[in-house]
Amino acid sequence: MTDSNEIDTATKALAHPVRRQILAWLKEPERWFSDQAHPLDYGVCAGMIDKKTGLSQSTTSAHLSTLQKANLVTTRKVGQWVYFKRNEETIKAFLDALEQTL
Amino acid sequence: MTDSNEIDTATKALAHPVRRQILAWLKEPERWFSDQAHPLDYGVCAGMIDKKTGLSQSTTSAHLSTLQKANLVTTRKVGQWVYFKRNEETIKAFLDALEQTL
DNA sequence: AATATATATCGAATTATTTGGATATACAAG
DNA sequence: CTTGTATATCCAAATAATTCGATATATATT
Repeated sequence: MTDSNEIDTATKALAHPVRRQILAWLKEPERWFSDQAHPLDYGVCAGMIDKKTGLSQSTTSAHLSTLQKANLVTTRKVGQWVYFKRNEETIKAFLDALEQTL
Repeated sequence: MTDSNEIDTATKALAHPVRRQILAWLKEPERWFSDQAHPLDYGVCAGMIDKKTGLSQSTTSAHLSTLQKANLVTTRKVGQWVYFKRNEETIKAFLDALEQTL
């Protein structure tokens, strides 16, 4: 995350309130997604996030894709579900890099 | 900078490489703008920044305006010149807020 | 195999951002 | 008061981002 290109991708990913909101929700999955049928250890599945954003399934999927391309979240596919988790390592590295370069 | 709207404005302002570059240059004015005719204590005047970005005067002016609207820089007008400085207070507050909310 | 569910991708419309040329404004100097 | 310089604003064109419906893909169930 010291690379200029990674920082660019991450800052762009964070430049949308819905994507920042998603990251904030993923900070406390048990608080925001307690109604998930699957264990939260896996992460939060895409459909649960769709429901919360109020946006269409395809739009939310695009936002999640943007977050993943920026490495701000990790995904894990189990059966037909895709679980999302914050990538704390990258998030921290990004915040550190921003503090440095900014 | 605890307000959600301010964070939105700031993240959008940082979502462009040229604007991040300008903020980085302003961190070390004596290093990057040693050829400025006016004292650097005032800040760095817009024209010096134009020259460095390689973009047109009007485009650079728009970028500087975006940074100012986000309160990431302060300006001071002296004669016909406008001097820009980093707003360290807001930058720090933003980084802190980002660390909190993100 | 047929059906149902979860997610991703495609295509097109809408909106936002970036860009530069031209012009306006403000100030300084002659 | 005219001319020159610095910066901002206006305008239009180009590019990028957002959004959604429709469809594709993958998996699960019957």
